[in-house]
Amino acid sequence: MRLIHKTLSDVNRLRIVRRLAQGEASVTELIDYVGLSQPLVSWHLGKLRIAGLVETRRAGRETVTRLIPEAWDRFASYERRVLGLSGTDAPRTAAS
Amino acid sequence: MRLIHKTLSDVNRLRIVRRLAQGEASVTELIDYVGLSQPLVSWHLGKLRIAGLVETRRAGRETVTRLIPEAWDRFASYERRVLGLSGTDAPRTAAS
DNA sequence: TATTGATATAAACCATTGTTGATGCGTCAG
DNA sequence: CTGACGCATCAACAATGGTTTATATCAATA
Repeated sequence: MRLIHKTLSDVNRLRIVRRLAQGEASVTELIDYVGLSQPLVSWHLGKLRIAGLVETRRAGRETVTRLIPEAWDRFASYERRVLGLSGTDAPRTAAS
Repeated sequence: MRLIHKTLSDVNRLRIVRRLAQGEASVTELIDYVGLSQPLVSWHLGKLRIAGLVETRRAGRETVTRLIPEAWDRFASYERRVLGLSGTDAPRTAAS
């Protein structure tokens, strides 16, 4: 899980994710959206891929990327479980 | 929010948080738990404090740290909202 | 097949950040 | 007041990670 936090700790990667959150996109589209160089976007996508947060599909000459719902779900429930992130309940502040 | 991810992107800090998730603790207790040097634990706690994830109370000679529930709640709902993290629902994979 | 468009990979560089060791400061016991 | 305990801060160093530039790959098209 630390890998996920680590991956999401970069501004540009977060912007890419926010874009992907509203639908899959090609690398070129992401470049236009975030205004970064092509190699840089490609590099960030690599990081997101390694973290298992996105997956890639080949469509003609372009590579389309999209978020992997299950991964985000697992991440969310991990945080609720281990870190005690609420959602609705909140144990945490234990007695001495 | 990126600051929070950034703060949680370190292994040792995550271990500290997991310990705090089951109840507040003094710096010494945390040192024993994570097995790091005193200055290092102190430094990591500083980071967590700056991120607004924990707060500190003085008890005699020692400093007791605990998680701030509200901060974690805000963090959780941000992720659900902006990143589309489920919890139950899952939009994301939008139509073209 | 040669060419162009779309993306990935590699090397070199620079900026951040984690780690350590030394030191300073507040608090309690003698 | 003095010494010991608990913790924070600072300077120096090491490691990690993001950025750029150049180059390679792969698919479509002429």
